[in-house]
Amino acid sequence: MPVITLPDGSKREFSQPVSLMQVAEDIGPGLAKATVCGRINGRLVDACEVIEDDAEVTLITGRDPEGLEVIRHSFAHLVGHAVKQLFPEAKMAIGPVIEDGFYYDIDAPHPITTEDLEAIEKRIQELIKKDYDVKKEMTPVDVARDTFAQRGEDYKVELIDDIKKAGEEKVGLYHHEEYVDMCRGPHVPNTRVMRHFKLMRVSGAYWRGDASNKQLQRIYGTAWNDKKELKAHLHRLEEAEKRDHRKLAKKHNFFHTQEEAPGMVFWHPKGWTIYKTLEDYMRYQQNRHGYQEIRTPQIVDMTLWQKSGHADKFGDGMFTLKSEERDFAVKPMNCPCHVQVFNQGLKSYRDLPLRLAEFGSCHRNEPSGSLHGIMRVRGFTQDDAHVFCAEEQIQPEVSDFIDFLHEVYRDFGFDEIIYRLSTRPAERVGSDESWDKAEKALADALNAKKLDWEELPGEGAFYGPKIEFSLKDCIGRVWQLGTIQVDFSMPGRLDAQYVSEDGSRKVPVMLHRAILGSFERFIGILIEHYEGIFPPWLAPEQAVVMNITDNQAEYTQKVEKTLRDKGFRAISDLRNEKIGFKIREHTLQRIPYLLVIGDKEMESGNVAVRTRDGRDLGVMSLDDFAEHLAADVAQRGRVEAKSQSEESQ
RNA sequence: GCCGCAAUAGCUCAGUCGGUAGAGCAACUGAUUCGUAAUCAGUAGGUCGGAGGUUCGAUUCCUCUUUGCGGCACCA
Repeated sequence: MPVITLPDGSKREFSQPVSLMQVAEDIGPGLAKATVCGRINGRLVDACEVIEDDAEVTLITGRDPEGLEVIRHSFAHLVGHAVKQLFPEAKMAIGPVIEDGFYYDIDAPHPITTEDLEAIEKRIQELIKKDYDVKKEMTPVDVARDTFAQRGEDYKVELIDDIKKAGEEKVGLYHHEEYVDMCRGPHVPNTRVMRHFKLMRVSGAYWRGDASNKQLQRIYGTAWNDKKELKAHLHRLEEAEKRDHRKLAKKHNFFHTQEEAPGMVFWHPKGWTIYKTLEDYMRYQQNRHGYQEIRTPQIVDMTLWQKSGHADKFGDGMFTLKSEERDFAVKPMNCPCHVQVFNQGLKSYRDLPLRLAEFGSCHRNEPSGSLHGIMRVRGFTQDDAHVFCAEEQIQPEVSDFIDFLHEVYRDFGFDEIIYRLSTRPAERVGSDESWDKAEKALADALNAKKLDWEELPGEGAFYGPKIEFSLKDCIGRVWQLGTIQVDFSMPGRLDAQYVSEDGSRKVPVMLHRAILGSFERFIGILIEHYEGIFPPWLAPEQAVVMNITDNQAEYTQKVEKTLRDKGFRAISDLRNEKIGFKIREHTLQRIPYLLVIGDKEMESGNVAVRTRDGRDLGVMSLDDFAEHLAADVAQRGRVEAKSQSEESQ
């Protein structure tokens, strides 16, 4: 006699065990029709799950986040159903839920084309309209194995063998008419709750994520509970693509790339202005935080890279050259060179921590397929620094670094930082003991700041663990910007030493760290973050002075010069065009301030100020404007500060 | 690197079922001297990414190649 307690506290008593779906029917046909799955005492289960005893029950529909996830998961099965009908020889691998959608990896008899994708989508439309029941059957693993073996589903068989090895006795088989898939579930009870989806694209993906395995065809799709949500999602994607740094770079003339130099950036004056501003800013900040700037060679003999271990691990990724019978490499990173600077002159424990910084230009021959705009390039410059310290200084250094990084990120208005701790990889140098210490030091520092972080096991560098500070781009791809890495190995390999308090020689610990990461990637992220609308301190042009007629040309140029003399980035536009035309152009070029000069302004020695977002700040003296702009620049990109000043206006 | 797709004027894109290409914006010239998001008229501009092949003829079809895009893998 189960008594069912619903979320609102009401109770329903049944004379015999009932399924979730029967409970839904008991409440009302509308709910039953919409039910996707449910919870029994907090456990997410299929709607066919039977309740034997008293329980707290929640019925879940597509309006609930868990319900939508189940719908997406079931859409993956529908891809399987449709694909097997259209291409019976296809073998299905895995079909999980991802953010906003799902995918299915398929070993297809031929590469899936765009036309195939359309056909598959059409077939899914037909299948879901049949409102067929999805039947779940808990099946003994051996029976399930036979089922898939008979159907030639090699990948499912492989998965079942793993499940069996893990000790499971039964697996859930979901029957979609003649199609069978295997899943932990839950899934929808009927395709009637599945309506609003779109297959997005097809791409390659390795079986089990391993490049030494066969590459399968991956179909990506998105699915939503109603038409509006689907439409809104597609619209969001379209809007997000407008922020793409490659598009905006063309539109605003920041930089370009070309065939002759793949993965290298040609910076144009406007993009380079942003770059220089960032560099000056970081130089100022590093100086405040106790770093000393150095500069090391671009091209270094291979023996150094052999000694550091980079040639072994990354030899393929290094640009090498030969000269007078010697082998050299263009430096792929700065650390070995920084150790050389450390090694000049005997260091004492009193010198530690020693922080050496370099805006280090590096080249790495990245795999062609990994290049991406200026986010992932072959030639880039890091705001790199290495902190040489004693073991007991690791903790405070890491802690200070995180504060420093936050200070910098605040100036750009970044608030959604993703924190990750990457721990020891299989291929590594150094003892387990030192890895234990290093990983703990980083985790402790993150915890001490109460940051919400995620561990990435096995993702550390070969010489040590690292914290990664990442941000998302316009369509949600995650890019690592800042990092701090503990390294117990390289100083020893490269003979770094210091004299300790007791007079003995000790090997320092080295912390590799960067805040921006690479200028290239950071600027890429900035372009997308600001949608090309840079705050005045970074804007390549901060003000444009425009005359209305030729009569004010001379005064306009004088205004421009005055602003430049004060250190602002100003241009003038004396073209014989209507003022509306000039305003439109410079607004679209996102220049923060547009100064209009007519006879009135010229006679009174003033400027009429308009902002790029269309606000009219009125007529003011040039000094007042300069003061206003200076205050704006001083604010940098800090979000809180900005909203305050806007309120006061 | 792997799978798929793409490459046409400075930019955004159309087009050719094989008969050597077109629009808008930009550029240039001229007129206009104008007060807060596009003044008008005219001119010029492309060996259709590169190499080879098929063909009477290739921007179009085929092969190779380069670069880019979406993923996967990689990321010191």
